[in-house]
Amino acid sequence: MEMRERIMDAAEARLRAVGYAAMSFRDVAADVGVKSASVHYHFPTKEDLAESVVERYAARQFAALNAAVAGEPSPARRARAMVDLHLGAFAAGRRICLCAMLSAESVGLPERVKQAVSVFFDACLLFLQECFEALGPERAAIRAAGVLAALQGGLLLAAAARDEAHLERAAAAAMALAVGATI
Amino acid sequence: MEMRERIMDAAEARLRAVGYAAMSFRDVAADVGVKSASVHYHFPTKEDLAESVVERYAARQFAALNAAVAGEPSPARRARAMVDLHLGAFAAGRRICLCAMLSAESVGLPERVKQAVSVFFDACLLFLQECFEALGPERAAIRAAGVLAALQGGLLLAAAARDEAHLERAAAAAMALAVGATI
DNA sequence: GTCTATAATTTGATAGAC
DNA sequence: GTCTATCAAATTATAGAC
Repeated sequence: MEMRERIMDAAEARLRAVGYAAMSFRDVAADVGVKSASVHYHFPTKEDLAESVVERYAARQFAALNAAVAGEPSPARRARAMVDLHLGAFAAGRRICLCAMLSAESVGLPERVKQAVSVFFDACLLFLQECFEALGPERAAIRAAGVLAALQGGLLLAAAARDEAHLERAAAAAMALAVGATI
Repeated sequence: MEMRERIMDAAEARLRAVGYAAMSFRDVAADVGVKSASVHYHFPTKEDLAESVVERYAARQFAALNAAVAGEPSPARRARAMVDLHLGAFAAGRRICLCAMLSAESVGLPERVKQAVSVFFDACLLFLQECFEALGPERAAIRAAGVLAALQGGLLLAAAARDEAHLERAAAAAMALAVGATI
């Protein structure tokens, strides 16, 4: 199963850089050093490939997140782990979140890919809502959406301007929201 | 100059729905009721078309924004106009911001399009920074980035889940950031 | 200005040899 | 499992008639 992983690595990088529509089997194959027919052997269709990449991405992000907050009861520090996850995602390659890219394209996306993206965001929101549950469901939902939106939007702004400062500022604002502070 | 505008309308809708890579001259032409060669007559290349659409979009958004805040001295109400602009952008068509879509794709975008997108975001940030200038440049920059990121990210979340509630929550968080309130 | 026709390239996907 | 070869479709863009 090593080739499958290498193909998914290349596909994930392409997806985060240029999106679903502009990612081609030939480019992914070339990145890995094989021919496009070999990629089709492992992933029959483009939808299969993208779906697998999103599911692995979500599993990996939440494995890192859960490892970072294992045994951590402080809501503020748990929320900070989510912020750090997004800061790290940009630092490694200056790319936006895979699911932010696919979410932007979602109208033209195959159904299973769309759903995998939706599952990831729902899990992010659920994680954050649990951080804020002491506030009651309504306020927790607002804080969770505000924090996640600020992080995803911060990645977008940083990518557009090719300036990490935008992300750092958005992340600072997200943390202020998370702990109920003012800027 | 009416056909030019109709082509740009169709191109803008396609860009916001499926992005630059997946927008084709044939689809845009079909939307307008002409052939793709006619689109090429008005806009020689895809880059020309997208650049014109982004510039018109930016001009239109800021015309609406400036009209909404004309003679309005209150920073909070000026910031709210920016929030309302984004709420309205989603309400009309359930689509994300044109520049958020293109920003996600920015790695694979022609240079002039990339720059037009960057100009739009810079103008948005400048508008917000001026709202918050009483706080000093550093805090104003954080608030501005936080508000814009929350709005753009909120659009993204709402589009992914096809649920406007995510945007409304993110917008509420953005307003809290803007006025220095807590949620 | 808009059309038909077409060039040149790229794409997702398949068949079949090895 | 990977390859070569290929298909059918779609793409951006241009030439030239009307």
